[in-house]
Amino acid sequence: MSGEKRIEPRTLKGFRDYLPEAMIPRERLIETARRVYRSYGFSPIDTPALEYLEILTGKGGEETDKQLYKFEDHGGRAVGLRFDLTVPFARFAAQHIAELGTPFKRYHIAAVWRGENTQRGRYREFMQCDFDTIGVRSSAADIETALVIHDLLRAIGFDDFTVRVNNRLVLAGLLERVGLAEQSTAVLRALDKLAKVGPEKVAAEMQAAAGASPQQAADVLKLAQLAGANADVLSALAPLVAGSEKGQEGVARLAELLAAVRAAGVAEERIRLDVSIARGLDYYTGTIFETFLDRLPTIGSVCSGGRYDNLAALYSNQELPGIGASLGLDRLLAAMEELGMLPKVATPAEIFIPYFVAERLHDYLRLAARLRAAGLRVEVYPEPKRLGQQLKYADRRGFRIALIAGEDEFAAGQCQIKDLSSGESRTTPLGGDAAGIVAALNDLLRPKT
RNA sequence: GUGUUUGUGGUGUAGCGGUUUCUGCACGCCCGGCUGUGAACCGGAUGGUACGGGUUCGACUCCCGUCAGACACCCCA
Repeated sequence: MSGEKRIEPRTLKGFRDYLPEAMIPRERLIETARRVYRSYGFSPIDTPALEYLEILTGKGGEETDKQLYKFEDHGGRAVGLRFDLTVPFARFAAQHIAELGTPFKRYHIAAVWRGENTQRGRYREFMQCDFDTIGVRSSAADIETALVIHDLLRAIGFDDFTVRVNNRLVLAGLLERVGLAEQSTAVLRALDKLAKVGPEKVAAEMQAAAGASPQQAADVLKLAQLAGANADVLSALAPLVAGSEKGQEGVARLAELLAAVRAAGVAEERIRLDVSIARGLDYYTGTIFETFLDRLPTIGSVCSGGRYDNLAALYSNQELPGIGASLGLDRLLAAMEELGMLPKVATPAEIFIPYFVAERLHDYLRLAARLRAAGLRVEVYPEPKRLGQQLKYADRRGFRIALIAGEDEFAAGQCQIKDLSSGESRTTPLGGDAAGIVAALNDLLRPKT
């Protein structure tokens, strides 16, 4: 080698490489999300990573603008990288809603970028998995959103999670009654921290940041701290918002949603009315959702969303009310890792065929092709080598099964099926349409899946 | 963005102001022992002081900066 200085290989702060071990569960999660979204009729869309800066700025306050990756492109245009999928969707809807028609249901799974400070589970490039229904005010869309969240978590493999649901109208009604409607943003921001910092600090922040009186803060907290079974909270809520049209509508919508979700077969404990959740976002106006893992509540909400009155107000005169939610892919992966839900495999295939006898390449390729045609994922080792080395390779990558065939097997018209985790091995006929092999393989693979 | 803290082969660690390629351990990777059965064992090979500056006769070790990570705050569309 020359004495030239080598460039140090490194990644930017907040950006990561994904090795197969991390990428395989990641892709699996994305596939699951896609499958569930599609099962409800949400259609896939995509938008450019880069947008005109004016599309992106001023949508979430100064803080967001500071986090925006922005620069001038080669044509001198001011551009920025999208920091979420909602703003591009608003632009997209304003531009295309005429040809799409309403209601319109889309999902969008893509990377977004934020130049914020990094933390565990928070990076500058990360993936969002959004789904939204726009052009609809009916509670049916809110209900469907709750069902999608529920099915999604189930499909990913969680049995113990809680979808917390609330309605901004309830909070708005209360704030009207206690005279804090004007300062709702600051009040809700404070309230959103209830679970994290406790009622005293929330009351203090309401007084400091929103100018609330101690009595006003206490009133808000009284409502937010209602707890218990959904039906109990609902009935306790009614008198607290009495006289506020908004508040009453909110309570009615919550009642409707909870009843419908139960009717659709969701277990009582999976969905809970929680008056304390507010979400920090200004633009939510109705139903709001947060989803927590019962075994790992500290990780925060893994799927959040809510109803908004007008998605594309900034870009269009047409009113587009809607509701949607977003799965926090990276946060969820971090949680699953911590809960030991991610298998440590470095291969997406389950079946390994050692390239064992050099002259038999054609036979190995034919065998692999037949198994693939039957829907199995199979790798043939790319060079003829000692069998022991090949099995070692297969073991380290996490293959479940090796299909071993050497001269003896070929002569007898058989092959060995070896379970790599137990070491057990059985013999199967090699000929025919591979149905016997496939059956034997599926038999081995199924109980563990 | 602020504060605290950390940075030694691919990974995880231990040591030291006095070696010209730092020394050590564990794991990994590669080769062989063993072209036909891996996750055991044996031998060998590979590979490092994050980057830049300063103090010093001498720096991996001390100091400063940069970059990166962790934690807390802030913020969270």
